[in-house]
Formats: sequence, C-alpha cells, structure tokens
Amino acid sequence: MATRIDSANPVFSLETLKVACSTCGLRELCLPLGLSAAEIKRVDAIVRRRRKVRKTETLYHAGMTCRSLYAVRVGFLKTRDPESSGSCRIFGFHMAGELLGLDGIAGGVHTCEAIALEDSEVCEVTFEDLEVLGRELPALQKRFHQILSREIQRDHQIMRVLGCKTAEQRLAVFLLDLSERYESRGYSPASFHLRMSREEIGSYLGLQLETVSRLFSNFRKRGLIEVERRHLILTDRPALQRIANDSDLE
Amino acid sequence: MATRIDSANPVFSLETLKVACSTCGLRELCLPLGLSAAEIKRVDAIVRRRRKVRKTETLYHAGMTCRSLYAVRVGFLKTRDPESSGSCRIFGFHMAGELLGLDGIAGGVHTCEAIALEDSEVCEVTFEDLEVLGRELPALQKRFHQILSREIQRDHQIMRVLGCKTAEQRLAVFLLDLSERYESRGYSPASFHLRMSREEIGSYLGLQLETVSRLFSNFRKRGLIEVERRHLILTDRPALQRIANDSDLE
DNA sequence: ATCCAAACTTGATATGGATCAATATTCACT
DNA sequence: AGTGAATATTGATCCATATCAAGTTTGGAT
Repeated sequence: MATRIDSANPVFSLETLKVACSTCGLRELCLPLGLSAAEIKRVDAIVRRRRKVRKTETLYHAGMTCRSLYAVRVGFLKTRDPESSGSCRIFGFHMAGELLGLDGIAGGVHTCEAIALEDSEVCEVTFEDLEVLGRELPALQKRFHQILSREIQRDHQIMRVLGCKTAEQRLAVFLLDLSERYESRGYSPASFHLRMSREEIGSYLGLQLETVSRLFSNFRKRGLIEVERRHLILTDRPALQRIANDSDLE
Repeated sequence: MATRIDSANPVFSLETLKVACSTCGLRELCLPLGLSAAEIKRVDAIVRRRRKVRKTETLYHAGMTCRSLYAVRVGFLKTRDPESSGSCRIFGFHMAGELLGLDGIAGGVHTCEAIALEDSEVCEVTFEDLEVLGRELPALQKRFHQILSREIQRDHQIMRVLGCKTAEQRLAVFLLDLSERYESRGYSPASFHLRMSREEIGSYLGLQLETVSRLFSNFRKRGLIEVERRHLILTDRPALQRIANDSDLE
C-alpha cells in the first residue's frame, strides 16, 4: 500500500535514460509512433516522471485535477466509472503502450478512475508540455490527434457490442480483442492470462458475472477455448471470430 | 436529391462573409469557443466551404477518405455504423455547433456514415489546416483537444447507459440529453420536435422500436411527457431526472 | 382527393440473461 | 498449515425486453 517507491525519487539521469522513449520497446505503439529518432529525443524531455502503481492501487481518482496523461509502460490497469456505485461500470482495460486520461482534457478533471490490476508503471506527460512540443513537432501533434481519434473509434466498437450483440458475441469479441492486443505486443495471441475477474469482464461487457462464467464453460465445452481459472487458451480463433461477427449479418 | 446548390458555388466573398465564424451565432458552442475576435478571424480563413445536405442525403460514407471535419451549422444529422446491416447501430445525433468526423482522423478514412435527418448545412475544415493553424494559435489547438476529449466523455456516457441502465432509464437519459442540448442552443428545454424515428431512437439506445413506443406511451400515462407523434413536451423533468439516475443507486 | 408505404401503437407470447441460491476453489494472511 | 474472504462455478427460477402479429395513423407522390 506504500507509494514511496524508487521512481518517485527526484534523481533522474541514468535511471531516466534507461527508460527514455528512445530506448523503450513500446515506441512503436505508444506516443512516439512514427516520429524520427531526433523527435523522440524531444519527447523524452517532456516525460515528467515514471510512476509505479501497485496492484489494486489507484493511479487517479475521478474528480482529481487532470493536467497529464499517462502512458502505460508495464502492467495492466482498468478505468471505471465512479458514479455507478453498484456494478461500477468498467470503461476499459489498458495495457502497455496505451494512454490513460484522455477524457480529462476537456474539463481539466478526471471523469473516471484508473486502478492497477497488476503492478504497473506509467509515464506521465502534461497536456501543456504535449501541446507546446506539438506546435514544434507537427508529427507529434498529428500522432496525438490520432490517438484521441483512435480512442473514439474504440468507444464506438464498445457501443456496437453493448448495443446489439448477444452475451456470447460480446465475450467472443472481448477475447479476440485481448488476443490481438497481446499479439501486437509480441505475446502469444492464443494463450494468455486474464488480469481481471469474471465480474470485471461482466461489468465491461454489460453482463453479470454468472453469465460470463457460464459462457466460459460453454465455450470450453464447444472446444473453442481452454480455461483454467484465469489462464486462457484460444483453441479455435476462427470459430470465435465467426461467433463475434456472425449474427449481425443474418 | 440534387447536390448542385448555391453554397457549392465557388464564388465566395459576400456570401462567405455572411456565414463566417465571426458572425456565426454558434461561435460559443462550436470550434471558436474561447477564442479572441482576432483568432476567430484566422479560423474563418480555414473554413473551406459550406455544404448543404438535404434530408436523407449522406454527408459522408464509411470508407471515404477523411481529410476534414464538419461542423453542423444548421440542421440535424445522425451518424451510424455501416457494418451492422440489420439494425444499423446509430452512434449519435448531431445538432448545430457539433463536430462530425472526429473518428476519421486516426485512419484517414471515415468509419461511420453521416446522414441528414433534416435539411442541414455544415462547415468543412481540413485537419491539415486545423493542425497548421493550431500551431500558431494555442487557444485553437487547446479547443480542438477539448472537443476530442469531450467526445470521449460523451461516448463514456453512452457506454454507461447501454451497459447498465434499463429501457426506461435509457429513454429518460436520452430525452434529458436532447433537452439540455436544445436549451444550450437557446431553444426550449421542455418542448421540442424529435427529428428521428422510434426505430432510430431504439437503435441509439440499444432497444427495439416497439419498446421505445411503449415507453413513450407509458411516460405519457404517468404524466412525465406529452407526446404527439414527434412533438414532445417534457412536463415533469425532475421526475425524468429521477428515473434517469435512480436505480443505479439502489 | 386518393393511394401507398412508412411510421407508429398496442397486444400476445417467447426467451436470453438476470437474479437468487448453494457449493467449490483459491488466495492472502496469521 | 490453517482460516476466512474473495472468486468462481453451476443450478433453478423469474422478468425485462425481444419478437411476432395486427391494426392505425400519417405524409408524400400521383
């Protein structure tokens, strides 16, 4: 539960260099995508500090002033709606290379809260710095706009799922989405560990946890997946793909 | 069905002046919000052309290259998912002062289609121009980021509704949202005309049109609204408000 | 003015998930 | 190692909303 951790140490230098965007394995996913080496060096300079967030800890609460966005460097977080106290809606799960806090730019206040699902590390960049540097580096400005727009596209995808897919389809879409994201990070697309509970999956997909659990069992019986608690193997992705798309065509 | 209309006329000058942002009644809602008079003049210069879109006509199709965003000047449009052929998901309804095409920045391609629900007019600004001018006018840059972030917030709101509200709550949220948006445009928040069909409302809210129709009847019986086909009077907004929020607290 | 298609309303019935309930498994903590 | 609290599974039942069906109203085209 402690927050006094090495990365909060104000002594930068070597430590900072080691985790600079220039040498970060995520630069092909994260903010620096598409920038030249020289441009990335400039981005390095505005990455304020790396922050560690232990499992179950909160990166930011709703209502907190929001002056920065956070890039996930390692780990896995969820963002959730603070309002709906009951079955707290989960807006998203976020893995390495993804940016958090985009919703807070408009009002200067976080509208949701971000919680680590495993020990994580994030890089912080203030909007102010990003805007100033964006004026100098059109490629960075463009990249930032892309990221914001991408987020809107992602939200549309979720709206589509919530608005007109069956429970079965929702879970298939969810598993395939995770799979793709792991793959683009160099992990196996077919075998991975779920960082979230059945309840959290349900909250994200607009389903009850029992329904999620039943669907896992059902998928297993049909030979689509192997599931052992939170470890998952997608044994028949084409079939999942078919389930995910199918019924909105018929 | 014709698209040969005056605003497509390449002769600008007086015509253009008349509809410039500087003199536009929407400048407190639209892109120029918060800019100085001098800055707004600069924005005027990048508003390429005004385009008229007649009722039922399409402003852009999914798949079309997307180099611009569109600000609604007059009228009312919907954006919808082209994929789900059956009950085409509707992503949103858009009124004067709102911006369309934000999802297309990332890929340079429109991911949804925009269709006019009544005769409408939009102002076009290319992303390129917006980015170039944004570098010169930090206030404009900031405003653009705000708009993108606002859109993400809006999408979250919809995800919340689709993910954990009952049909009754969804309709209440929807009506109150329309009400607010009309009010902030100087119209009555309590009495307005629905530009969309029951089916379109249903598609937006993840409900069947019959359910929407029944809910209208039900709300009327309870004295919450008066509804005559597409004309609507919200006679008890506090009650609607209660319905909209209530049950996720209990 | 008339006709037709689209939009809407209302009723009857079916069903996918929610809800309630009981049990099993796992993990964190002492 | 042992205990209690999360987490997950599975079954039984219920209900909100979908689906099917019929009839009505409206508005646009001729």
